[in-house]
Amino acid sequence: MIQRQKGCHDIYGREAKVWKYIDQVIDALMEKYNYTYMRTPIFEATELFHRGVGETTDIVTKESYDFEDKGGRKITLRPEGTAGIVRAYIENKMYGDPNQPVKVYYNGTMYRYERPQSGRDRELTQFGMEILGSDDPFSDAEIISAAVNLYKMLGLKEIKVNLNSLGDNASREAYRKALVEYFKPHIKDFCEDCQERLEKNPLRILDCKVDQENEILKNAPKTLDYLNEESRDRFEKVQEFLDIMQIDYSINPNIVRGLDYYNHTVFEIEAKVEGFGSNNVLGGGGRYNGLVNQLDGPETPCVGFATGIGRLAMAIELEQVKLPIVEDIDLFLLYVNDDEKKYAAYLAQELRLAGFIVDTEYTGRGLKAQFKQADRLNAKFTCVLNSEDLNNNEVHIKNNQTKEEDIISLDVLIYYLDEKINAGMAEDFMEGECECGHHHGEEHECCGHGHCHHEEE
RNA sequence: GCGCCGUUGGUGAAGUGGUUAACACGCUAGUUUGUGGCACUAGUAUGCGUGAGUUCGAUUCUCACACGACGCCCCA
Repeated sequence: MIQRQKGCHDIYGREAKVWKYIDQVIDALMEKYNYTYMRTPIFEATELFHRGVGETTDIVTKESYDFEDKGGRKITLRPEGTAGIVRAYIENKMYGDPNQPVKVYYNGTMYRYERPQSGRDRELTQFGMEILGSDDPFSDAEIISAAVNLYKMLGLKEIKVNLNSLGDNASREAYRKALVEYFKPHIKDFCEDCQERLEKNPLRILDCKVDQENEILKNAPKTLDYLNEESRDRFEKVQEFLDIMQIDYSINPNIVRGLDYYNHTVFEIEAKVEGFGSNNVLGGGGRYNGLVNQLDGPETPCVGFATGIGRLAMAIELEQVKLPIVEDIDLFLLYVNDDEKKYAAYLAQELRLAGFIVDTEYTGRGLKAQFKQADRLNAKFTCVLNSEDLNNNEVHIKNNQTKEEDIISLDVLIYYLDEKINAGMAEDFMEGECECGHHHGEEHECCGHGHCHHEEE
């Protein structure tokens, strides 16, 4: 048997519904913030990630899916979304768009050659948003607020925003140097990993799990002390805007991001959910003012955010968030002989076009088994088709909860079901407005409830 | 890349170096001559991740590999 590739998943059933729901919330949220959807290729020139994400990052050096295509081109499956967006921004000269800044979002699969564990797969799906062409701290705060709002809209109760500033490139470098100097004399007292980190990524020593209690670590210089005045001022403004938007956050000087292109604002958002594995960071982002220029575009200040949909779905499940996912059907049609089957085909067609969720029998089961199937599907109504009713132009229709059965003429069947299902059983429709904002009785298809409650006069 | 644990049917699983691999759920059919969801009865694995080795004989022991779970590194 051919198995799926390591670290990949088949998503179906309820899980697929959760994913789809998340996508819908994302689209709705992005519409409100006026970001436009953008798709870029899943593979790009290898060089893009080397120059964009950074030669020294693990994502590029150890975890990238590289290959050569038949024309000998060096190709890499994208490990993250920002580099591709920036490439497209430059290539399509979006910096010349009269509508500035450019606000876009993406939602797609990324690939990293890693050892899978909880919350970490080789194929992962990320939603991300970017503002290209704004240097205003307000835009940093907008990105963070949008991220927080997304998590809240999805029903996550406890999330924590960790905020930090790396400063501009000069202060970032100065800090790094200071840190190496500081740790160097004491590095023997640290764990093996930290000894390696010293040259490679000294900032990582700060959030080492092993050496957390080390006094030397506790007294290490802080990023914020190395910010120049401009950087500090910018960082304060970001916080000011977050306060105005009433977004909770905590300053965490140990937040460092894994990608080289970040400067100034960086943040991570973690979920505090019982049962979450060690990878509880849902998303993160920050400012990357140098990247566009580094990839041969004009100097362009940018800020962005990305979140893993898989982790998000996991958090939602662990929180046992009740999502508005449709898990039942309106009507199940039962039949036994061929004439009745044709009748079922006819009725299913009519009722589906009228907007009802209809299912029926396809495997030749007996009536008893068909009833079981109707129960499994949570059918609100069942309807056993029989030849006599057919001749009389009517159907026996049974409410599957109350067990009441009515004999209804075909002429009024649609109105009957509309009444029972949309008015009698669903409270959402009692207020005179459908969930999409249309008044009942108005013809519309935007929310999938094209059969909204008709006005009763 | 490193560490630890695991891999038995559609599902959850028990179990043994040697005839028919428990049990439960599910599914299908019957009791009920076209109205179910309960109950009872019957049926439902050419097979115990893959390959090799030890053995008269392995699902059970050994090794390798693959995959899964969790952790480190790193990241979403």
